[in-house]
Amino acid sequence: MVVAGAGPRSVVLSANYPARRFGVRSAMPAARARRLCPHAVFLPPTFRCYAEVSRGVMDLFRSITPLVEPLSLDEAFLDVGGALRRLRATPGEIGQQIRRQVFADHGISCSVGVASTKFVAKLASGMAKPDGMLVVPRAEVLDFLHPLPVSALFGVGRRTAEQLARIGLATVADVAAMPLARLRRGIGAAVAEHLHTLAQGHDPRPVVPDAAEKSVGAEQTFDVDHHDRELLRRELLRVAQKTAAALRARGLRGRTVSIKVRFADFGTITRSRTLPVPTDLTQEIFHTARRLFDEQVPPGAVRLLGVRVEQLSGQQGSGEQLSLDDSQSGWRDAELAADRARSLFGSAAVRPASLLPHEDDRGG
DNA sequence: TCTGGGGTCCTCCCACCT
DNA sequence: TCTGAGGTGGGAGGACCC
Repeated sequence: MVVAGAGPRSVVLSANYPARRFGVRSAMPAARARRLCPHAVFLPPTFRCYAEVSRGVMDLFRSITPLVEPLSLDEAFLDVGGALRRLRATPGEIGQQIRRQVFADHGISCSVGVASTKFVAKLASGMAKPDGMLVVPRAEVLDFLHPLPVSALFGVGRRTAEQLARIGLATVADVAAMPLARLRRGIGAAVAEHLHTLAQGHDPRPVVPDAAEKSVGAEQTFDVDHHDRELLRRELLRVAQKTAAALRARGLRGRTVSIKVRFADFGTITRSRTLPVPTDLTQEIFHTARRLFDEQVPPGAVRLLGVRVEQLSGQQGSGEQLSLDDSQSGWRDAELAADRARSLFGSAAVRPASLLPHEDDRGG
Protein backbone atom coordinates (compact mmCIF):
# COMPACT_ATOMS: atom_id res chain seq x y z
CA MET A 1 0.00 0.00 0.00
CA VAL A 2 1.25 3.46 -0.93
CA VAL A 3 -0.16 6.80 0.27
CA ALA A 4 0.28 9.52 -2.35
CA GLY A 5 -1.65 12.38 -3.92
CA ALA A 6 -3.39 11.85 -7.25
CA GLY A 7 -1.71 14.66 -9.22
CA PRO A 8 0.95 14.01 -11.87
CA ARG A 9 3.57 15.67 -9.65
CA SER A 10 2.62 14.15 -6.32
CA VAL A 11 5.13 12.28 -4.16
CA VAL A 12 4.86 9.31 -1.83
CA LEU A 13 3.88 10.32 1.71
CA SER A 14 4.17 6.85 3.15
CA ALA A 15 4.30 3.21 2.13
CA ASN A 16 3.86 0.00 4.07
CA TYR A 17 6.72 -2.46 4.48
CA PRO A 18 5.69 -4.87 1.68
CA ALA A 19 5.70 -1.89 -0.75
CA ARG A 20 9.06 -0.75 0.58
CA ARG A 21 10.51 -4.11 -0.41
CA PHE A 22 9.96 -3.01 -4.03
CA GLY A 23 12.06 0.11 -3.45
CA VAL A 24 9.18 2.51 -2.75
CA ARG A 25 10.28 5.28 -0.36
CA SER A 26 8.62 8.37 1.07
CA ALA A 27 9.24 11.60 -0.90
CA MET A 28 9.71 9.58 -4.10
CA PRO A 29 7.66 10.75 -7.11
CA ALA A 30 4.41 8.77 -7.13
CA ALA A 31 4.87 8.01 -10.84
CA ARG A 32 8.13 6.21 -10.04
CA ALA A 33 6.50 4.31 -7.17
CA ARG A 34 3.83 3.10 -9.63
CA ARG A 35 6.52 1.80 -11.96
CA LEU A 36 8.38 0.05 -9.14
CA CYS A 37 5.29 -1.49 -7.58
CA PRO A 38 2.40 -1.38 -10.08
CA HIS A 39 0.24 -3.82 -8.11
CA ALA A 40 0.32 -1.69 -4.93
CA VAL A 41 -2.91 -0.14 -3.67
CA PHE A 42 -2.52 3.65 -3.98
CA LEU A 43 -4.52 5.67 -1.44
CA PRO A 44 -4.98 9.45 -1.20
CA PRO A 45 -3.82 11.12 2.04
CA THR A 46 -6.52 11.92 4.63
CA PHE A 47 -4.91 14.61 6.80
CA ARG A 48 -8.02 15.25 8.86
CA CYS A 49 -7.98 11.65 10.03
CA TYR A 50 -4.23 11.73 10.81
CA ALA A 51 -4.66 14.93 12.81
CA GLU A 52 -7.50 13.42 14.81
CA VAL A 53 -5.53 10.28 15.71
CA SER A 54 -2.48 12.42 16.42
CA ARG A 55 -4.44 14.55 18.92
CA GLY A 56 -5.63 11.40 20.71
CA VAL A 57 -2.13 9.94 20.93
CA MET A 58 -0.63 13.24 22.13
CA ASP A 59 -3.35 13.45 24.83
CA LEU A 60 -2.41 9.94 25.93
CA PHE A 61 1.26 11.06 26.20
CA ARG A 62 0.19 14.07 28.30
CA SER A 63 -1.61 11.77 30.70
CA ILE A 64 1.81 10.25 31.47
CA THR A 65 3.85 13.46 31.66
CA PRO A 66 3.08 17.14 30.96
CA LEU A 67 6.52 17.43 29.32
CA VAL A 68 5.52 16.39 25.79
CA GLU A 69 7.15 18.03 22.77
CA PRO A 70 5.42 17.04 19.53
CA LEU A 71 7.97 16.82 16.70
CA SER A 72 5.44 16.19 13.94
CA LEU A 73 2.05 14.59 13.53
CA ASP A 74 3.46 11.16 14.41
CA GLU A 75 6.41 11.76 16.74
CA ALA A 76 7.00 13.35 20.12
CA PHE A 77 9.62 13.61 22.83
CA LEU A 78 8.47 12.78 26.38
CA ASP A 79 10.49 13.72 29.45
CA VAL A 80 9.44 11.02 31.92
CA GLY A 81 11.98 12.00 34.60
CA GLY A 82 9.25 13.25 36.91
CA ALA A 83 6.83 10.43 36.09
CA LEU A 84 9.18 7.63 37.15
CA ARG A 85 8.43 7.92 40.85
CA ARG A 86 4.75 8.70 40.42
CA LEU A 87 4.19 5.65 38.23
CA ARG A 88 6.75 3.51 40.10
CA ALA A 89 8.06 2.28 36.76
CA THR A 90 11.30 2.28 34.79
CA PRO A 91 11.50 4.26 31.52
CA GLY A 92 11.35 0.96 29.63
CA GLU A 93 8.15 -0.05 31.45
CA ILE A 94 6.62 3.34 30.65
CA GLY A 95 7.58 2.84 26.98
CA GLN A 96 5.88 -0.55 26.85
CA GLN A 97 2.81 0.86 28.59
CA ILE A 98 2.58 3.62 25.95
CA ARG A 99 2.87 1.11 23.12
CA ARG A 100 0.12 -1.09 24.59
CA GLN A 101 -2.17 1.86 25.24
CA VAL A 102 -1.71 3.44 21.79
CA PHE A 103 -2.60 0.13 20.18
CA ALA A 104 -5.59 -0.45 22.47
CA ASP A 105 -7.02 3.07 22.02
CA HIS A 106 -6.20 3.76 18.35
CA GLY A 107 -5.40 0.41 16.73
CA ILE A 108 -1.97 1.52 15.52
CA SER A 109 1.50 0.27 16.39
CA CYS A 110 4.25 2.63 17.45
CA SER A 111 7.94 2.48 18.21
CA VAL A 112 9.67 3.84 21.28
CA GLY A 113 13.29 4.82 21.90
CA VAL A 114 14.41 5.29 25.49
CA ALA A 115 17.59 7.23 26.30
CA SER A 116 18.98 10.03 28.43
CA THR A 117 19.00 12.55 25.55
CA LYS A 118 16.56 13.52 22.80
CA PHE A 119 18.97 12.73 20.01
CA VAL A 120 19.78 9.17 21.17
CA ALA A 121 16.12 8.46 21.99
CA LYS A 122 15.14 9.48 18.46
CA LEU A 123 17.84 7.30 16.89
CA ALA A 124 16.77 4.38 19.07
CA SER A 125 13.11 4.74 18.12
CA GLY A 126 14.11 4.75 14.44
CA MET A 127 16.00 1.51 14.94
CA ALA A 128 13.06 -0.04 16.80
CA LYS A 129 10.73 0.46 13.81
CA PRO A 130 8.32 -0.82 12.64
CA ASP A 131 6.86 -1.99 15.95
CA GLY A 132 9.35 -2.22 18.80
CA MET A 133 11.28 -0.54 21.56
CA LEU A 134 14.98 0.04 22.13
CA VAL A 135 16.48 1.18 25.44
CA VAL A 136 19.98 2.72 25.38
CA PRO A 137 21.36 2.99 28.94
CA ARG A 138 23.41 6.10 29.67
CA ALA A 139 26.62 4.06 30.07
CA GLU A 140 26.22 2.51 26.63
CA VAL A 141 25.53 5.68 24.62
CA LEU A 142 28.99 5.97 23.04
CA ASP A 143 29.16 2.26 22.13
CA PHE A 144 25.75 2.71 20.50
CA LEU A 145 26.60 5.92 18.62
CA HIS A 146 30.17 5.63 17.47
CA PRO A 147 29.91 2.82 14.86
CA LEU A 148 27.02 4.61 13.09
CA PRO A 149 27.55 6.52 9.81
CA VAL A 150 27.66 10.35 10.02
CA SER A 151 24.25 10.49 8.36
CA ALA A 152 22.78 9.18 11.65
CA LEU A 153 23.58 12.56 13.27
CA PHE A 154 20.54 14.84 13.45
CA GLY A 155 21.06 17.60 10.90
CA VAL A 156 23.33 15.64 8.55
CA GLY A 157 21.69 15.21 5.16
CA ARG A 158 23.20 14.63 1.73
CA ARG A 159 25.19 17.90 1.53
CA THR A 160 26.67 17.81 5.00
CA ALA A 161 27.55 14.12 4.62
CA GLU A 162 29.44 15.04 1.42
CA GLN A 163 31.30 17.81 3.24
CA LEU A 164 32.20 15.45 6.07
CA ALA A 165 33.40 12.80 3.60
CA ARG A 166 35.62 15.42 1.97
CA ILE A 167 37.48 15.91 5.27
CA GLY A 168 37.70 12.16 5.77
CA LEU A 169 34.87 11.60 8.27
CA ALA A 170 32.64 8.57 7.74
CA THR A 171 31.40 7.52 11.19
CA VAL A 172 30.15 9.25 14.32
CA ALA A 173 33.37 8.11 16.03
CA ASP A 174 35.37 10.02 13.38
CA VAL A 175 33.42 13.22 14.13
CA ALA A 176 33.88 12.75 17.89
CA ALA A 177 37.63 12.25 17.51
CA MET A 178 38.29 15.26 15.28
CA PRO A 179 39.50 18.39 17.10
CA LEU A 180 36.69 20.96 17.15
CA ALA A 181 38.85 23.69 15.59
CA ARG A 182 39.52 21.52 12.52
CA LEU A 183 35.87 20.54 12.26
CA ARG A 184 34.90 24.24 12.37
CA ARG A 185 37.21 25.00 9.46
CA GLY A 186 35.76 22.10 7.48
CA ILE A 187 32.00 22.64 7.86
CA GLY A 188 31.43 25.99 9.60
CA ALA A 189 31.27 26.90 13.27
CA ALA A 190 27.59 26.34 14.11
CA VAL A 191 27.21 22.99 12.39
CA ALA A 192 30.60 21.81 13.72
CA GLU A 193 29.71 22.58 17.32
CA HIS A 194 26.29 20.98 16.98
CA LEU A 195 27.64 17.74 15.46
CA HIS A 196 30.64 17.53 17.77
CA THR A 197 28.36 17.74 20.81
CA LEU A 198 26.02 15.05 19.46
CA ALA A 199 28.93 12.77 18.53
CA GLN A 200 30.22 12.93 22.13
CA GLY A 201 26.84 11.61 23.27
CA HIS A 202 25.76 14.99 24.65
CA ASP A 203 22.55 16.79 23.73
CA PRO A 204 21.70 19.67 26.06
CA ARG A 205 18.28 20.37 24.49
CA PRO A 206 15.47 20.00 27.03
CA VAL A 207 12.01 18.72 26.15
CA VAL A 208 10.03 21.92 25.45
CA PRO A 209 6.23 21.61 25.46
CA ASP A 210 4.16 24.19 23.54
CA ALA A 211 6.99 25.76 21.51
CA ALA A 212 5.73 28.87 19.69
CA GLU A 213 5.42 28.67 15.89
CA LYS A 214 7.78 30.95 13.97
CA SER A 215 6.12 31.05 10.57
CA VAL A 216 2.94 29.99 8.80
CA GLY A 217 2.63 29.44 5.08
CA ALA A 218 1.11 27.61 2.16
CA GLU A 219 2.38 26.61 -1.23
CA GLN A 220 1.00 25.00 -4.37
CA THR A 221 2.72 23.00 -7.09
CA PHE A 222 0.76 23.14 -10.36
CA ASP A 223 -0.02 20.08 -12.45
CA VAL A 224 1.48 21.92 -15.42
CA ASP A 225 3.82 24.94 -15.52
CA HIS A 226 2.17 28.35 -16.03
CA HIS A 227 3.52 31.44 -17.87
CA ASP A 228 0.39 33.58 -17.70
CA ARG A 229 1.04 36.35 -15.14
CA GLU A 230 -2.65 37.08 -14.60
CA LEU A 231 -3.37 33.42 -13.84
CA LEU A 232 -0.33 33.30 -11.54
CA ARG A 233 -1.60 36.38 -9.65
CA ARG A 234 -4.90 34.59 -9.05
CA GLU A 235 -3.04 31.53 -7.75
CA LEU A 236 -1.02 33.84 -5.51
CA LEU A 237 -4.32 35.13 -4.08
CA ARG A 238 -5.41 31.54 -3.45
CA VAL A 239 -2.29 30.66 -1.41
CA ALA A 240 -2.32 34.06 0.34
CA GLN A 241 -5.90 33.36 1.41
CA LYS A 242 -4.92 29.92 2.71
CA THR A 243 -1.99 31.39 4.66
CA ALA A 244 -4.09 34.20 6.14
CA ALA A 245 -6.86 31.80 7.17
CA ALA A 246 -4.26 29.58 8.89
CA LEU A 247 -2.96 32.63 10.79
CA ARG A 248 -6.45 33.65 11.89
CA ALA A 249 -7.29 30.09 12.94
CA ARG A 250 -4.25 30.15 15.26
CA GLY A 251 -4.89 33.70 16.53
CA LEU A 252 -1.58 34.90 15.05
CA ARG A 253 -0.42 37.88 12.99
CA GLY A 254 2.87 38.35 11.21
CA ARG A 255 5.04 41.22 9.96
CA THR A 256 7.15 39.66 7.20
CA VAL A 257 5.47 38.38 4.05
CA SER A 258 7.60 36.20 1.78
CA ILE A 259 6.81 34.62 -1.55
CA LYS A 260 8.45 31.57 -3.07
CA VAL A 261 8.55 30.94 -6.81
CA ARG A 262 9.85 27.74 -8.34
CA PHE A 263 10.45 27.82 -12.09
CA ALA A 264 10.19 25.02 -14.62
CA ASP A 265 13.93 24.24 -14.24
CA PHE A 266 13.40 23.82 -10.45
CA GLY A 267 15.36 26.99 -9.77
CA THR A 268 13.71 28.65 -6.76
CA ILE A 269 13.69 32.23 -5.54
CA THR A 270 12.21 33.79 -2.40
CA ARG A 271 11.44 37.48 -1.93
CA SER A 272 10.18 39.11 1.24
CA ARG A 273 9.00 42.41 2.65
CA THR A 274 8.51 43.48 6.26
CA LEU A 275 5.40 45.50 7.13
CA PRO A 276 5.32 48.20 9.82
CA VAL A 277 2.48 46.45 11.66
CA PRO A 278 1.64 42.71 11.95
CA THR A 279 -1.36 41.48 9.97
CA ASP A 280 -3.56 38.42 9.47
CA LEU A 281 -5.62 39.89 6.63
CA THR A 282 -5.83 38.14 3.26
CA GLN A 283 -6.08 41.56 1.57
CA GLU A 284 -2.88 42.89 3.04
CA ILE A 285 -0.88 39.67 2.70
CA PHE A 286 -1.97 39.28 -0.91
CA HIS A 287 -1.19 42.88 -1.85
CA THR A 288 2.29 42.59 -0.38
CA ALA A 289 2.85 39.23 -2.11
CA ARG A 290 1.54 40.61 -5.39
CA ARG A 291 3.84 43.63 -5.27
CA LEU A 292 6.81 41.35 -4.62
CA PHE A 293 5.72 39.16 -7.54
CA ASP A 294 5.21 42.06 -9.96
CA GLU A 295 8.38 43.92 -9.02
CA GLN A 296 10.87 41.13 -8.39
CA VAL A 297 9.88 37.94 -10.21
CA PRO A 298 11.11 37.70 -13.81
CA PRO A 299 8.84 36.23 -16.48
CA GLY A 300 9.05 32.48 -17.05
CA ALA A 301 7.28 29.16 -16.64
CA VAL A 302 6.33 28.65 -12.98
CA ARG A 303 5.68 25.27 -11.33
CA LEU A 304 5.18 26.36 -7.69
CA LEU A 305 3.95 29.44 -5.84
CA GLY A 306 4.10 29.89 -2.07
CA VAL A 307 3.28 32.57 0.50
CA ARG A 308 4.67 32.50 4.05
CA VAL A 309 4.32 34.93 6.96
CA GLU A 310 7.08 35.28 9.58
CA GLN A 311 7.86 37.41 12.65
CA LEU A 312 4.67 36.20 14.28
CA SER A 313 2.97 37.82 17.25
CA GLY A 314 -0.41 37.66 18.91
CA GLN A 315 0.25 34.64 21.07
CA GLN A 316 -0.18 34.96 24.80
CA GLY A 317 2.03 37.57 26.39
CA SER A 318 3.62 38.93 23.22
CA GLY A 319 3.67 42.68 22.69
CA GLU A 320 2.14 44.28 19.64
CA GLN A 321 2.20 47.75 18.12
CA LEU A 322 -1.27 49.12 17.46
CA SER A 323 -2.21 50.27 13.99
CA LEU A 324 -3.56 53.79 13.48
CA ASP A 325 -5.49 52.47 10.49
CA ASP A 326 -9.01 51.49 11.56
CA SER A 327 -9.95 50.10 8.13
CA GLN A 328 -8.45 46.71 9.12
CA SER A 329 -11.24 45.89 11.56
CA GLY A 330 -13.98 45.83 8.89
CA TRP A 331 -11.92 43.55 6.66
CA ARG A 332 -11.12 41.26 9.57
CA ASP A 333 -14.81 40.85 10.42
CA ALA A 334 -15.55 39.99 6.79
CA GLU A 335 -12.68 37.53 6.54
CA LEU A 336 -13.53 35.86 9.85
CA ALA A 337 -17.13 35.43 8.63
CA ALA A 338 -15.81 33.90 5.40
CA ASP A 339 -13.56 31.55 7.44
CA ARG A 340 -16.62 30.36 9.39
CA ALA A 341 -18.60 29.80 6.19
CA ARG A 342 -15.74 27.81 4.67
CA SER A 343 -15.42 25.66 7.77
CA LEU A 344 -19.14 24.84 7.56
CA PHE A 345 -19.66 24.53 3.80
CA GLY A 346 -16.24 23.82 2.31
CA SER A 347 -13.42 25.88 0.82
CA ALA A 348 -15.41 26.85 -2.28
CA ALA A 349 -18.31 28.33 -0.30
CA VAL A 350 -16.86 31.84 -0.07
CA ARG A 351 -13.97 33.13 -2.16
CA PRO A 352 -12.77 36.28 -3.88
CA ALA A 353 -14.60 36.94 -7.16
CA SER A 354 -11.30 36.67 -9.04
CA LEU A 355 -11.05 33.04 -7.93
CA LEU A 356 -14.37 32.06 -9.47
CA PRO A 357 -13.79 29.56 -12.30
CA HIS A 358 -12.59 31.12 -15.55
CA GLU A 359 -13.20 29.54 -18.89
CA ASP A 360 -9.50 29.79 -19.72
CA ASP A 361 -8.34 28.12 -16.45
CA ARG A 362 -8.07 24.53 -17.49
CA GLY A 363 -5.25 22.29 -16.23
CA GLY A 364 -4.21 24.33 -13.23
C1' DT B 1 14.30 9.75 -10.79
C1' DC B 2 12.59 14.36 -11.78
C1' DT B 3 11.62 15.86 -7.54
C1' DG B 4 5.03 17.86 -2.22
C1' DG B 5 4.02 20.70 1.61
C1' DG B 6 4.78 22.40 6.11
C1' DG B 7 8.19 23.94 8.77
C1' DT B 8 13.19 25.34 11.37
C1' DC B 9 17.77 26.91 11.45
C1' DC B 10 22.07 28.66 9.58
C1' DT B 11 25.10 31.61 6.67
C1' DC B 12 26.11 35.41 4.07
C1' DC B 13 25.45 40.03 2.57
C1' DC B 14 23.95 44.62 3.05
C1' DA B 15 22.17 48.85 5.13
C1' DC B 16 21.83 51.50 8.99
C1' DC B 17 23.01 53.26 13.46
C1' DT B 18 26.09 54.46 17.26
C1' DT C 1 33.83 66.17 8.76
C1' DC C 2 35.55 61.73 7.79
C1' DT C 3 36.49 56.94 8.92
C1' DG C 4 36.26 52.45 10.94
C1' DA C 5 34.44 48.99 14.20
C1' DG C 6 30.73 46.57 15.96
C1' DG C 7 25.88 45.54 16.68
C1' DT C 8 21.40 44.73 14.70
C1' DG C 9 17.76 43.81 11.56
C1' DG C 10 16.20 42.73 6.92
C1' DG C 11 16.59 39.89 3.00
C1' DA C 12 18.07 35.84 0.17
C1' DG C 13 19.32 31.24 -0.25
C1' DG C 14 20.37 26.67 1.21
C1' DA C 15 20.22 22.44 4.08
C1' DC C 16 17.52 19.74 6.71
C1' DC C 17 13.48 17.49 9.11
C1' DC C 18 8.89 14.71 8.94
